[in-house]
Amino acid sequence: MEKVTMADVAKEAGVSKSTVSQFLNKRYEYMGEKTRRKIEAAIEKLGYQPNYIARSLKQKRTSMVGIIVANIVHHFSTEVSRAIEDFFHMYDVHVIVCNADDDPKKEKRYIEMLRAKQVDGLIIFPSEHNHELYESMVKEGYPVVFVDRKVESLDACSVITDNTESTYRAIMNLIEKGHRNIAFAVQPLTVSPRIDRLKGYKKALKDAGLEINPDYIVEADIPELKWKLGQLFSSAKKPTAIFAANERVFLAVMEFIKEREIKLGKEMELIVFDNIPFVHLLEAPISYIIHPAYEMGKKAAELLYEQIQGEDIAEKKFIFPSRLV
Amino acid sequence: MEKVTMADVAKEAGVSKSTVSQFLNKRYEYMGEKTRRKIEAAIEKLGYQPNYIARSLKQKRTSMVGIIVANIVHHFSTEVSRAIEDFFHMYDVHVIVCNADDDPKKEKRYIEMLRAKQVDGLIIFPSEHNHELYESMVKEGYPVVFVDRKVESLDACSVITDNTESTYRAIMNLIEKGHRNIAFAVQPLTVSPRIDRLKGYKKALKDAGLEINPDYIVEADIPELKWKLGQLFSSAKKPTAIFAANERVFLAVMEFIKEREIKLGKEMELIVFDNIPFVHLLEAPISYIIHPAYEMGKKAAELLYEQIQGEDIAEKKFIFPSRLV
DNA sequence: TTTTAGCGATAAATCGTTTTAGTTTCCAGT
DNA sequence: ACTGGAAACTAAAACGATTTATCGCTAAAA
Repeated sequence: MEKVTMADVAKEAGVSKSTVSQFLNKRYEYMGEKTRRKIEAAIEKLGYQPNYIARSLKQKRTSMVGIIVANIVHHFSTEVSRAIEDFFHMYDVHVIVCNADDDPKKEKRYIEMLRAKQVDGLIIFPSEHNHELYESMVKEGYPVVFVDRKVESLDACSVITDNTESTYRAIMNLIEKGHRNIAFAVQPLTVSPRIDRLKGYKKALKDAGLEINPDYIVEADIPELKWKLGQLFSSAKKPTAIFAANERVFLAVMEFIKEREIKLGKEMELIVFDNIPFVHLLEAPISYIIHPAYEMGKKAAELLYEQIQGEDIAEKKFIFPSRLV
Repeated sequence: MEKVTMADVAKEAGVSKSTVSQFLNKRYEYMGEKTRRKIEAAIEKLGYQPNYIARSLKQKRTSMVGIIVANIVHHFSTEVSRAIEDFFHMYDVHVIVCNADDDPKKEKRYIEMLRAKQVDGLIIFPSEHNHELYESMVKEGYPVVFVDRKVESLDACSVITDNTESTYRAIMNLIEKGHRNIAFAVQPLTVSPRIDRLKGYKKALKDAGLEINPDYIVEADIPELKWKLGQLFSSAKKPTAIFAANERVFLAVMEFIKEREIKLGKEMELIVFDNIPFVHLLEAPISYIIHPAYEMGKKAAELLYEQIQGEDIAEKKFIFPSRLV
């Protein structure tokens, strides 16, 4: 089964493999009308299906690209991936999505495996611990695009959001509404978006002439987050607003709020920095900072595609503005 | 760049390609201690990375499988896909996810492309129009597993939910609560889950001795759904409960409810048949029938893996029970 | 001393394409 | 009739691994 090869087709049609190959690559100028017909008939008769693996080996292109996502549980990642898939679908390029799970080792392994599989390029949501690896790829001229997180001092394509500025605007907005005690909930400050969002928070407070209370900056892994929030809310100066630095933090905060039976909108204002699906169905008055995930994915895909095509890229760094809703 | 091949390693180490190959495949018994060292050193020195494409060509295995999803916008699909990816990750098998977008032509093209790429197997959320294709694959002995939708009269592996029974229970539950006018909102009845869910609905009404009012069965594509619901709600006997047959219908219904400012829980009860992310954050009293998506994906992956390994499968059809929450 | 056995290593065929460098055919133009 | 050259087609060498059959060698068995 499934063993009919180009040689079989050639024999059946009474021509050489080369001609069949030409046919498959639609270079019809190189053959006469009747041979073309014969080949068509032979393919039909034998039910021949070309083997792309063999072709890839020769052509050194696989028509596959890889995405290495820092953590697939973020809705943002899936939106970006979807955009990338949609884009590459136009070119019959398949996409392999890998979830690094915020683990640099896993990330490295994936990068190596995908490259061993000869994917034509990589889109990476980078962790912060494989700089040398990124660098070697870039230096080598291997097509890569980085998304969501900054990779310092690397002359590579990247697509990110204006984390600091968006957060700044959001916090300013809260301050204008009269909030003075604003908590900032975030996972450990290991990657650039979190750091940049905190920068925006601090800058806003400073510009508004408010002092920065370190107690209000709740930095913890998800499992400990609720507990830390509990501590903060048991203290004297309860916050009147919380900024959740991403989707996962948001979920933890929401659980916390439900447990404590805090009334959103009345007692507490909440802002999240991330795209949350179905958020418009929630009745609670929550504000969101949403990234233009689809556009970012599309841009990343374009940048990768151009690299694969060997074009050189004029503008490598793209910063997309987020929007407060 | 990146052109260092096995031959280079062999030359560097002063051995033959064969030995290097043995080394790479960890068949150390076939070589002496010192040669092993030399090869290790040579690989290290040259920064050799094996080319899996070449290996795949010879071995006729690619360590890749494909998933063809009917429609990626369903959260259920992504959950199942995730489970499949998690499973295959254990075996270093990569997964390519393709979105057929409910279009049989697209589905067919994907199946052919993935097979041309020599993926080792396929997990398919089948549309209802490629029976011959499915059949030929199954007959050929090519590893396939069907998910979510039934493929009649095909002796192939499949993993589905008990659509009829779960719907029956949910509707019965509504009836027990006193509802008599229950609407059933659904997309066109083209695929088995929708048909089976409707069956459950009808059976429940019949068993409860209620008559089936065809006006309450709102069958329409998503764009027309709101409009049709509007018609129904303008009529004399407004329903007091709605059963949304899947996630997309649910979204349309929710929009409708919001626009009409209908109060969920008081004026109207709502049940959805699908996994909705973040549903626990909604305050509205909605019931859900959730599929054990992760388990289903895992089972599908297992079934596929066993087929790929050439084992024969004792039990091919799996029906997972859904749960009303 | 000869045979046997097994270890360590290798040459060469193979997988199914693409592509280069020809070769043959055929016909128009001189 | 001969030539030049396009048109039509082909043989064979890649591509980078795996795998089979085999070989030389040494040490143990006969």
